[in-house]
Amino acid sequence: MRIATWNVNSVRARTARIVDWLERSDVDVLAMQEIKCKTEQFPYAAFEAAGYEVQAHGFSQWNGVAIASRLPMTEVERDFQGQPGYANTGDPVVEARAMAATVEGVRLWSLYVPNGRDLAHAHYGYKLEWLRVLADHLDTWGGRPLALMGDFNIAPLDTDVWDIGAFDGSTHVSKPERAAFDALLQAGLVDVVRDRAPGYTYWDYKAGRWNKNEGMRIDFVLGTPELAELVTHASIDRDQRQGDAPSDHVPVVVDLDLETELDDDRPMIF
DNA sequence: ATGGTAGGTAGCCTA
Repeated sequence: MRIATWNVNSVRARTARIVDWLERSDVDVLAMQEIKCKTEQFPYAAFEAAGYEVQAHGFSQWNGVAIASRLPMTEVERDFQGQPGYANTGDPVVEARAMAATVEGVRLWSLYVPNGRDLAHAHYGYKLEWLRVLADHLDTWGGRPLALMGDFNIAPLDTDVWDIGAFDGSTHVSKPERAAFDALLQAGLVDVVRDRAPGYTYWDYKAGRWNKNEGMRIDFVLGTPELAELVTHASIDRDQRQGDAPSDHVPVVVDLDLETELDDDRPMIF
């Protein structure tokens, strides 16, 4: 089974690009972030015509996550337990930043971690709290192959940005953010892509970042040990940053071998 | 060069 995560930065602005990529890339399940539309505005028909069922979780023109799959999805869940909200004006609202589905016995989360905006901004505290609660509830998900897939808006290593010197006082690289990311690893999750595929996953639209290859590695697939042992291959599709109207993020792809595990339980026949 | 581009929306906000 081939799974992928992609911050598409508006699913309506590049529906054809996404669906064409899904078909060409032979991807079974795609976790999307920043769909930037309400649940009912998702372009379901284009995905269904290509053989993909979509479960979406949108709210307004911002945020929004979805999962497209050509294999059956079960246990579809929106938001995680205790997910903090954000108070733009008035009372905090739980934003559409997390959803999950089970495919072929694999639990997959599509996550869009809050940006943080600025170290002094309330959004930064919201980001840290959001990650803290996420990590706190990880233990209740144990026991089966599970992956957190998405835009974490954190560059865990200095080498995950083009010039760490340009990030002094910036979000995405601060110690508390990196500690929040590390807490997920401490909880037992494994970055199943880093050792298999180097490079950035995001290049800002501004300042010619793509042309100068000034990117950031902020999109990840973190798996439980049960999932990690199924991984056979991973890649980052840089080509999707090129061409007409690309997202500022590119897809991260992971291949799982679901047969090997089954073989262990299969009776031996001589 | 302390900048710049893109999406949703119809004012600016978000990234």
